[in-house]
Amino acid sequence: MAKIKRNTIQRQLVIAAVRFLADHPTAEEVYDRIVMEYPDISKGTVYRNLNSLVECGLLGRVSVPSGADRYDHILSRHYHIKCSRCGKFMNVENIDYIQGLDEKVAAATHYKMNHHDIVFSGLCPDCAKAAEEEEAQLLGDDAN
Amino acid sequence: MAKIKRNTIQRQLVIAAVRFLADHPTAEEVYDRIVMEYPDISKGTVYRNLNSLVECGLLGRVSVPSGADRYDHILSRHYHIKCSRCGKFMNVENIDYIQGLDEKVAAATHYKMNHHDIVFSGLCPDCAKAAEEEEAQLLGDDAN
DNA sequence: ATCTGTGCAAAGTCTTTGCATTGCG
DNA sequence: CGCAATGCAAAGACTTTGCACAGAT
Repeated sequence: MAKIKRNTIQRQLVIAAVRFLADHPTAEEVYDRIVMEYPDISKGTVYRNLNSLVECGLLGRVSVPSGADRYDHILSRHYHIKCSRCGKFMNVENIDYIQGLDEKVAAATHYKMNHHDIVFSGLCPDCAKAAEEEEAQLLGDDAN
Repeated sequence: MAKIKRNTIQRQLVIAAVRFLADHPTAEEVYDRIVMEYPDISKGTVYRNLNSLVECGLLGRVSVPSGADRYDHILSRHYHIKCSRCGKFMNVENIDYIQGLDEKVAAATHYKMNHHDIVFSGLCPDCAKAAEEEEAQLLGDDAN
């Protein structure tokens, strides 16, 4: 049923790189990392392997609003948060996957549910501080 | 503070098109619709207006995994579901915005929360049926 | 020996941008 | 009038793909 996957060096390097980088690398970041030790790899191969590994469940893919997809070596379901100012992207710890949601939505939509993704959006502590300072600045001006 | 926005014909057409199309049109779909009655509009202008309208809160933007952004004339927060087979994208009715979540995440992450988006993924009724039939087919074969 | 995977580069999709010009306020 | 917005086309960011060849099974 599932196609046979050959265990190439490139495939192993891609898995290793995503695990090493840990923090949701993009395809570009994975490529950059692998090139260090295996300069001949091509970007196309990285993309092909990432897709293949996601398809067979060895990696997770996270779609990031206004940005490149990111790849995750953590396979357990979890949520993510993106800073709307600097773009920093990280896991949300402490919030477990909401189990009942999929069932509720299945009942409401008659879809055969697979899963759901939540991306939280807000200002990271640094950016929140910076934004406050900016605002203080503006209030000081008489400009509109 | 907020920049002055001129009330151009193009801007009005973009708002009107998103409202008319209603079902989360992409920028391309908005453009195609407007071209019918105003052939001189350029795609760049459509993108610029969509961005500007989202920024000033007159439209909502929905980031779709593996697909173009979609624009929403409904401003109240709601969730979306995408069929993982045919790509159909729609609102999830009957599930209200989960109010407490943002506060919980704020406490866990120390971010200044803005909002969250949930995209559900599953098979729409048609695709679920089609997928079942395919599977039956495969079981009938002796192929691996 | 077979046939998937690779490297390379070209192309595809979606979106933004530089610049001369238009037209709203 | 002045400056934001437009039209156009070029370019940018991200990803896929066609083709000939290499290498895993």
